[in-house]
Amino acid sequence: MSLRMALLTLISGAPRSGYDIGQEFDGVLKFVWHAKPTQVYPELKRLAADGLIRERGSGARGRRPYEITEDGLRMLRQWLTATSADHSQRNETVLRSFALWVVEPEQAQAFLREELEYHRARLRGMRPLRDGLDLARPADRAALLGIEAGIRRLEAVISWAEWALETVATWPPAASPQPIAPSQPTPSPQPTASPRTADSPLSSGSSLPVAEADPSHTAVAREGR
Amino acid sequence: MSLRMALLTLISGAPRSGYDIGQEFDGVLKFVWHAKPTQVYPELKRLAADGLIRERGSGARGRRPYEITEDGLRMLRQWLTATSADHSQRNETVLRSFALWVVEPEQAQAFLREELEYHRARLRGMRPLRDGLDLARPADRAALLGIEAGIRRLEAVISWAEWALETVATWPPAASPQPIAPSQPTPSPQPTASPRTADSPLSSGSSLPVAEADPSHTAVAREGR
DNA sequence: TTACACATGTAACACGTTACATGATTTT
DNA sequence: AAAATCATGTAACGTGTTACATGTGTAA
Repeated sequence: MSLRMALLTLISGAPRSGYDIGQEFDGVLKFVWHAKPTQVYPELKRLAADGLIRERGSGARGRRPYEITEDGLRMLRQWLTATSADHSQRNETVLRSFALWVVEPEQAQAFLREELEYHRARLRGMRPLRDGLDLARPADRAALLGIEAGIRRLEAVISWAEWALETVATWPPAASPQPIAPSQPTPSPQPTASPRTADSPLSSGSSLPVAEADPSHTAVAREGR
Repeated sequence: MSLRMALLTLISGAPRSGYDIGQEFDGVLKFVWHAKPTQVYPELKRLAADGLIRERGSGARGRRPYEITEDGLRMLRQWLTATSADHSQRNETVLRSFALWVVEPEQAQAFLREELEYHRARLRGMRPLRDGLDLARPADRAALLGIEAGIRRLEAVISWAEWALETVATWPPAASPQPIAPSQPTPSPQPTASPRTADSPLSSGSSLPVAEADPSHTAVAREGR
């Protein structure tokens, strides 16, 4: 349901074509929302068919820009006020960090360094965007909120990765004593075979302490699941 | 492809049943990875069929725990070292903030306050988890990395929301002149036609400056798309 | 031994991606 | 007017969600 809202949000700020939107999904919005052109174009048609947006003239280089309609604006307002945000996410970087104990510390560090470099480059690209906004325009004032959120998040990731690099440096030589083990290569992945040794550090008790239930804030939020 | 990896990651740390995994997806991992039980159980069967995990005895209250196999460990290591992380994300909170200019400042603030409260509650739940880890265990050392990432992220979101609340307080009375207009509350979507009034602040030029291309770091990363 | 929450599962549908195709605008 | 890139589009497939169904352990 939220791809619609992402498109409405962008188009509400200024008329945009599917191509324009694709550019932003690959740029500023990389950490906010993403969709491929093949998903965007059909959805724009549906939004237009529902009367939430409409075509507005024609743009440079054969683009077909849409503008938001009154109904579209109304829908946006309703989304913002009548429903709660969904907070579940999928973050592959953090997921990987939970698994880092299965590789050698140097490999963990290589991963963290790669992340660090990536996010630093992203951050360098974000700051100019913030400074390029025209705060006399209401839509740009809201965009400032979003861009600032992105910048602060990147700063947090960067400081985390720096800290993690130091932390991993203190880890003992190898997480699991034995080098990679034997057994025939599996269908999809297949590293080479090698001798199976002692049992890995898993098996026993403990584990992540299970977190308490979601501290959901509103009734609406609960229904939303 | 990454749900498999999420399951392998969890099971690598300690044997877990589908139910255990569901608890963690709703708890610590809420901001890291999420999947519903209906997706988890079939995927566990597939992982077992592929020999990456195997059933290990039986757990409390009819749970059926799995443990990772050597092949599974190998697969995990390969994922961590031979591929780059995917950084695209979907964050509804930030998406909404881009649209906040279409509602009254008070409504924008109500939204931000709700977020603030939600994330503060989350943060309170995370810190004890960090302190409950047993750093003598390799898997717990890696979990510390992930949990710390979550904590820093929450702290960043909270400070952002606090800042945003102040910022919105300085916004002029109404982003768009006319109040919400007539028409009955829409069930899903479809507001009735309504007197369309003056054109909203959109239409004209400007817009978000388009960010520069993705500063991808490795060749592998490019292939991965 | 009934009741109830726990734990697993299945089927239909919605959402998102990959691979491929087509017309339109610059550039050579 | 041929080549190259831009912009839109379609079809098949894979991933995630919703609605519903079924067995299982613990407690009334």
